[in-house]
Amino acid sequence: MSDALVVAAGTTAADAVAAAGLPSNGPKAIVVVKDPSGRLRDLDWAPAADTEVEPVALDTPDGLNVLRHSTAHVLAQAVQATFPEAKLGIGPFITDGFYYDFDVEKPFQPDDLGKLEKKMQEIVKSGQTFRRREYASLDEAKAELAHEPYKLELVDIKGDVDDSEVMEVGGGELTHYDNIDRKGERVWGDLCRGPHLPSTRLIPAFKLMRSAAAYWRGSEKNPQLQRIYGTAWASRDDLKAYQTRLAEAERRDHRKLGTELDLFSFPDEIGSGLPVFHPKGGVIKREMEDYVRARHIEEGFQYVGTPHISKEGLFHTSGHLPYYKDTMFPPSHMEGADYYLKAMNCPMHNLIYRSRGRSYRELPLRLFEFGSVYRYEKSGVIHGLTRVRGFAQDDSHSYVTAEQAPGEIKHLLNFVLSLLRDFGLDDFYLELSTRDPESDKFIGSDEQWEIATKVLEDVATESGLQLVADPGGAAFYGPKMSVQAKDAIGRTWQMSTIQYDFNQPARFGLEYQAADGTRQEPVMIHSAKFGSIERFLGVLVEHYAGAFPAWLAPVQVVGIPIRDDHGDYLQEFVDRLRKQGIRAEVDHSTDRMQKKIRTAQQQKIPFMAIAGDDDVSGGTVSFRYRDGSQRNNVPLDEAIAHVAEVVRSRTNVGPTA
RNA sequence: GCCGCCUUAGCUCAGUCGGCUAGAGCGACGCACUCGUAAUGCGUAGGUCGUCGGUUCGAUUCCGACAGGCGGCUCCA
Repeated sequence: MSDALVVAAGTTAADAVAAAGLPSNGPKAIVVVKDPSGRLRDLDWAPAADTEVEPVALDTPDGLNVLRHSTAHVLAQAVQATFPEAKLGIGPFITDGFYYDFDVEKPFQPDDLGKLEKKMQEIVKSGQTFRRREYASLDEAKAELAHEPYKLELVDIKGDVDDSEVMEVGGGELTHYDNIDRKGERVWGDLCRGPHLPSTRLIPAFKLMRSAAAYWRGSEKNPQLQRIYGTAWASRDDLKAYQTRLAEAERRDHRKLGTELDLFSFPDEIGSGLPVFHPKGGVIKREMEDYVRARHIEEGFQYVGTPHISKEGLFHTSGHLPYYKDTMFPPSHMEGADYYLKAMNCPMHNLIYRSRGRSYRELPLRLFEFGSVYRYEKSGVIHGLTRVRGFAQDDSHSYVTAEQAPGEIKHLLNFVLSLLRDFGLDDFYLELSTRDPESDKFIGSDEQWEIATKVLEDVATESGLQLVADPGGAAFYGPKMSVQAKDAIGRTWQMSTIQYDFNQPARFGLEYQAADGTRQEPVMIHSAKFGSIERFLGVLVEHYAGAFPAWLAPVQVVGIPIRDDHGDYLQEFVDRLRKQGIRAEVDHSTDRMQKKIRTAQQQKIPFMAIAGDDDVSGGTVSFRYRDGSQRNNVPLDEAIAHVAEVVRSRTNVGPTA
């Protein structure tokens, strides 16, 4: 497809594609061409001069985007055929699919999607062509779109639209796409910058996924439209593969696995977004915390502790009140003071710093704790362990001189990455969140922001990792660098954050005595490695699909006697493992051996140690690993050493035979 | 917070077009079985059908509010 193609003046791209004998059907069909400026053009585009173009096939990333956007048009046509009063919003392609927003009297019901799909099938089969038409003037466009208020708004704000999701307008001209049926009649049309497939017939496989409300142009202040999400693929097999991928993600859902593996729950009686950890989830959480605490201490952090509530003055000093008052739990009044549950740990760490005079010799001073924080997240955003109202941050604050800041940030980034790798995540990119100069949410001077942003950016660039900009995403007190980690099935999660803070040291009057005897203000660097223990645990459940590495597994070894009377033998083996700190138990239930294996398999226990007459008489056990592989008749000493070694090594793969 | 959908046993789910003792599988418990790599058989217990209110002779079923969940949107220091 990279072979260049020349469209002769006065002929269409389709002519050139046909002359070159390129496919016009199936997943390799050429659906648009890319002109020398990189712009995608419809096949009926006819340049004024000879133009070299690149043909774009349906199954390429560009081709799929065109397919998905054209499918969105088919959806919109189906909706307006079924609900004539529906007004059109926008309908872009997105990752793996598309959506289209509609203003309708009544929100779509689940069975509406089935009806709309059927209608769409008819449109696809009828082989409508998409025909581009340019408006001569703004007035002409407005006249034609008089009955589409949202489109009119887009025409009016055309100049300001800077959003890749708004496909309607853009580029130099204002264009419209008509759908023409086989008889040459115009059956539908939409304001759109294109491009589109030559025909609806080229839509091989699509599915409507769900409907949901969405604010017009993404603002809470605007009315809500009804959005329909769909997916479209270059072949039925690709669609099937996509559905399999979704099923795989569902299989890994930590909320489901949390119940199945008895790790945690969210009792209604406690409240939304407030998890409790059951013994097995507690084991994983404790292992994580123990390891992370030990690593922090190795890296020069000092472990501290702070209370969960504070008088409000502290949060005024820090600047969190009133900025974030509505995301903090309301205060309780006691003895004339208002106490808030803490939503962040930094103010308390500042007080530890300030508890006595500090010397430049102490810097960098690094304070760390698992700090419990409570945030009143809006009810609609709570999601399993990844978005909760009470959680423990693995929160640290480094107090450094301005000169030390770049080195400290580099140190923190390396530390963060190594910790994530220790837990089996090793595919990262960085995001740099900067302030939005338009917003009044951010405090501090332009110069301060500039310096801080530059420091983070330099370290990020130096790391060699991919860096993505996130304008406007900074904390109110300073810019933020975050590590995004990809899990086993390619989803990205925001984990660690490193933030440069020039605000709080001043607000708290933090200082240190410099070598020259003067008092100087330190810079404060916030960092959280996992963001929150709860979220990270949730991510790990999904990453490993519940099959935790041996060092994290709640139960590491289960002994399975072949007959009941082999239980005592295995109990002795398990007792020896326990003395080595291994979490081992014997399944003494009355189930048959096969059933015990099934149970252990479902609990995703890394080691099954099976013993029957042969093993008892030979002084051995037989391992069955989680992946079904086996190692039979292993002498007890060797078996214990083997388990201990796998656990101690903290390997994140296997075990296997 | 907004929109839609949902809430029946520990879990997953049937069911009740408003009416008599609300069902199943898994799990739990008991009994029998004693078995070499993913479900032995039989039996028992377990539900004020999310909560509160309304309509009705009668509500798990219809209506409303609230709580919780799910999918999005917005948000995520």
